[in-house]
Amino acid sequence: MEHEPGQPPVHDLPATQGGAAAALRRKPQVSMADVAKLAGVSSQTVSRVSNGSPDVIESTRRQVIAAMNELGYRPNSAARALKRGSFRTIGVITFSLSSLGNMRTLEAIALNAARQDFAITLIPVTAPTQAGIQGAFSRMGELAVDAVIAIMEVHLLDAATVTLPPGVKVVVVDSDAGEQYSVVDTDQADGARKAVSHLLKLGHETVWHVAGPEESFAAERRAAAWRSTLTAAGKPVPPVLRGDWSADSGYAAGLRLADETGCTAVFAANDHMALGLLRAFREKGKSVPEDISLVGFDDVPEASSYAPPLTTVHQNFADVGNRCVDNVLQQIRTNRTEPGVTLVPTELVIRASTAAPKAK
Amino acid sequence: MEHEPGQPPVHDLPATQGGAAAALRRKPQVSMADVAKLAGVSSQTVSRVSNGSPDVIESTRRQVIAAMNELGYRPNSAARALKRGSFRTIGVITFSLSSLGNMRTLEAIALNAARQDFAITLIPVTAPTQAGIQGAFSRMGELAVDAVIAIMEVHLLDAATVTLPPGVKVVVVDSDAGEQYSVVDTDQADGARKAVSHLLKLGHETVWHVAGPEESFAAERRAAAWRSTLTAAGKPVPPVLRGDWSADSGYAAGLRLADETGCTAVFAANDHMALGLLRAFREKGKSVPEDISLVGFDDVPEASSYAPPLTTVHQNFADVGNRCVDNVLQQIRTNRTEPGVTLVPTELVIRASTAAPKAK
DNA sequence: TTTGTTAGTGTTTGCGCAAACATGATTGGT
DNA sequence: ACCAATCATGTTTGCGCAAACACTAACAAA
Repeated sequence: MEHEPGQPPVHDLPATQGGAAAALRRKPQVSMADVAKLAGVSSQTVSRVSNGSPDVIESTRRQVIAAMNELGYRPNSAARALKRGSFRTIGVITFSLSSLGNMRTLEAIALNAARQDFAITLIPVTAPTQAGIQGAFSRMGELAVDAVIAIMEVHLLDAATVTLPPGVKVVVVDSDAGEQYSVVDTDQADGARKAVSHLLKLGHETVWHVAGPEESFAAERRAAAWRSTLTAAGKPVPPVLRGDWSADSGYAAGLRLADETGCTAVFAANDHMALGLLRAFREKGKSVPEDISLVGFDDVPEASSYAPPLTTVHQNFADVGNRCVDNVLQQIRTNRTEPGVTLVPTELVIRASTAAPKAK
Repeated sequence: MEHEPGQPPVHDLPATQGGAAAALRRKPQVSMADVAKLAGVSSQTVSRVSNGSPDVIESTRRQVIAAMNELGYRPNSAARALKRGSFRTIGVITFSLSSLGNMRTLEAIALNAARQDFAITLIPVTAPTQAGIQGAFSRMGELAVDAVIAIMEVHLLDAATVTLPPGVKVVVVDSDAGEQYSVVDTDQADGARKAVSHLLKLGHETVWHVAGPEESFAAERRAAAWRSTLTAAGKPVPPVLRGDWSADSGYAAGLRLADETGCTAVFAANDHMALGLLRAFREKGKSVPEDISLVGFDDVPEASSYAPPLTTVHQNFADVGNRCVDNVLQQIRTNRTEPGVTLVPTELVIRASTAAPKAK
């Protein structure tokens, strides 16, 4: 990473008896000086070994490593950070963890970061306001993170677009942060287009839409793409029904939709709402896909067990997370921000909830 | 927290123009000395103000705060940590984030920690082995976290029970770490008992069980409680079917169960498998709850939209997370580990997937 | 030989903060 | 008016590490 291709850094000293424990016990911090004394070298040499500097002669290196192991030495990252101004830490700011997408993304971020030996510091923002974000970034500053990944799926209550502190290495997920930032997101528009086109191709007159909540960027984009696909195909655009991502809200929408004569195809903005729709249709005696075709979005693992198995748009959250980390690491390496949008493609998964409409 | 009840610490300096940005920009670190110079006091006084020490006279305090704001000063946590040996950070070790429960728990942990002004450092462990855990703890040591919350829902591959570095402030979630550790978990046994009792009370001869994977502690405990409840009631104990938490595995189990004559009640170890069972029963022409009653576990938000709405055992993940943080903070405050088990109660949510068996 | 040159190592210094101690200014009791 | 106690503030120090620089030995080139 930041050192020449010499010896690899000694991050993985073989753990001695209770080495990890010693590392966490606060009192007897083993410092470089202790190691240096035992190894009979200067502390600077210990530093060099611990950072994988190439110009330490092999015999010395071995001595130092032996001493490290004997003492259970672990570099203290506080001191390291104080000196270098960097913690090898990526801050993640998020509004909510409870959505499938966010948690999958976070998991990928954590895994990928760990692979590159970066830690993740998590800061939840409770209020979706500029002040809330400012506060989170401020906290990140104190924690001396090297960069920030902001997962911001909802509109701010008090600002039209997201304004982030300038000059910060940051990647924004799933937002309309704007061109000056680095943005990674699922290609929502393309996914929605695929869903709607699929239904249209089956022969449906038009496609109804149960959208996610207004404050969600993803919901907004899916709805926009649904509308434009319909328009481009010269089809009428039915009114939008709005849910809040929950199955219950999908159920409510489904109850209304079932009474809508001429509604033969529905695109739900996510799978959970689609599940609610399925339930409503069932209760109303509408069968899927005979009477109504339904497409979801997300491809949650259970979608194939719905009744019927749900045709849906697969999102690759892991890919989103990985690209975030790659991007941020790139910025850290080159030490400059890199505006630009990365769109992660989606995939239509056709199962049993869609079919051609019944002949009239 | 660690200071006397004097003035509150000035953690929330009102953000000046781009204050957050300055905090993240690495170059012009504003230090206490700068503030001190501007305010015309010593840096120690700045330190006192920033830590809410009670013995700073009001006028001086105001001056210092004004200077802080003017310069956009943010305390540097690296230096702070180096001095104090503490980062106000809680490490969270987890095997997998992708389960609903872990994620919910993590969210609660993050929120609660943030409330107490602690940050969360996340370290995913890829291999469920002693070495993997050792490595994670080691890393935590380097990062100078104040305590660790370990979410370990699966058995280690290479050790019978979890052995953690001694003397570390740690809370274990969902594991059999043993009496010497602080453990917080959902009361799995009680939840399973509630599910089985409910079915028995409805008049079923016995209850079949679709268990989670063998390596899961939760699965093991639910299965054990299922068995003991059956035995205590003098009912026969059918063979256990085993899934892997996924709806697909539930589907596979359901296909087999549907052919099992005399099977009128099933307890699935989680809701997703129950969903798969539902699908299998439907395909096999068995109706729920008329032919077979089904109870799940977890109470995922969509459970009420399943076909039929699922009777299930509600887990309070938020509570688990909160208790973890409270416990760990307590340990930090008193500076000693506190072994003991905290069980978070569950609740049976009766919906439409259970009924009395048909009269023969 | 002298003079680089390089490779390996040691020494000094300071990052930003706060504990420990020192100091000076005020107050109150007698 | 004196001393002691109290309060508000300043000074010194060192946490553990690594950058910058200094030094030495060994050896090559002139």
